[in-house]
Amino acid sequence: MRAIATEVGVQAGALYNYTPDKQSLLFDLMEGHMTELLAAVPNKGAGAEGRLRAFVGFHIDFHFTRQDAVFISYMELRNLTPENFARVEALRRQYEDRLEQILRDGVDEGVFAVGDTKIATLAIIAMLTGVTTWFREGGRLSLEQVTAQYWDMVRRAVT
Amino acid sequence: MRAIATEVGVQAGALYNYTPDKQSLLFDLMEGHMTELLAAVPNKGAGAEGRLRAFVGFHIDFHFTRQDAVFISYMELRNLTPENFARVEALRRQYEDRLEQILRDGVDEGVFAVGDTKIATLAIIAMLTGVTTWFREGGRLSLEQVTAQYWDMVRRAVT
DNA sequence: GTCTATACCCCGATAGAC
DNA sequence: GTCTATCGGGGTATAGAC
Repeated sequence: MRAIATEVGVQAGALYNYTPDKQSLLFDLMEGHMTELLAAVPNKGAGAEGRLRAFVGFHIDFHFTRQDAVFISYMELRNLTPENFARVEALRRQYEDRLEQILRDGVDEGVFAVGDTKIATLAIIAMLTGVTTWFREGGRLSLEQVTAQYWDMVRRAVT
Repeated sequence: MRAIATEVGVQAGALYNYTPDKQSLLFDLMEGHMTELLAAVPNKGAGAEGRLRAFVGFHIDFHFTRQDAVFISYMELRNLTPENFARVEALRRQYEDRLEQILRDGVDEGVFAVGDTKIATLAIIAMLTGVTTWFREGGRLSLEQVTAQYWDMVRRAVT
């Protein structure tokens, strides 16, 4: 709280005019992040493969442009009350379900071949989110090039 | 430190007969973990594909049986001094290089097709390590079944 | 080697003046 | 709405008796 106060140029006590406590601040941040994510995730496209491609591009871009929120959401997750934790987890599961539905549809269409769609979902999300931990602009490759290779690997992994 | 002391049945002050401070304790734990990892990672096998398969199985098993160390290593990484952080990171990079060498060899052999081997390395490790965050024994699938599907996805992603 | 006691610091949060 | 001052609690680490 003191760090936030310094950052915005007030004293620590003054923050409590805007939030009842740190827990609420943390929860509002995470819930807002997840709500934005769910509102922005694409769900249209030509066929399961097109939708998966859109999902991969979206996930990398969204998380890269919000690295701070992603980092905080992960590191502070265990500081939430059990109720708040459960609410954030429920939103996260909703997001996973979006990807799993694409995979299921692809299997039904006969264009994808995955053993268990839930495992494939978690594997893909872990792989994509990992980009935020090492990618920095100005490096050897552009985010577009990185995204292209990730899409290529994801496509082959489920095709 | 108080939690550790309670766990082992002594008072907090008594721990300082075994470690000069918390920083050393943290660093020794992480360095030990990484050294074990590097000592245990398999490097032999029939061809790049066989070596990759062995790597996948090893990585999942090693990290699953050491979930606590993996969790601490990640959460406490930023509490290391810059020097200790750099040393742990160097070990981590050595481990990544083991996987990347397998991918490079596979490309040379003509059995793998990946754009950038470094990106593929990071993608695969992120995907595999993710298993530790959700897998619990007694669930719908055994660790062997999960490992089999991950290997299938990894194989297809790079083939 | 372990204990009790405590120093010192940082944290979240509150009280009350302005 | 913001300030200063402070409370209560937790943290790491140390001192000194046994």
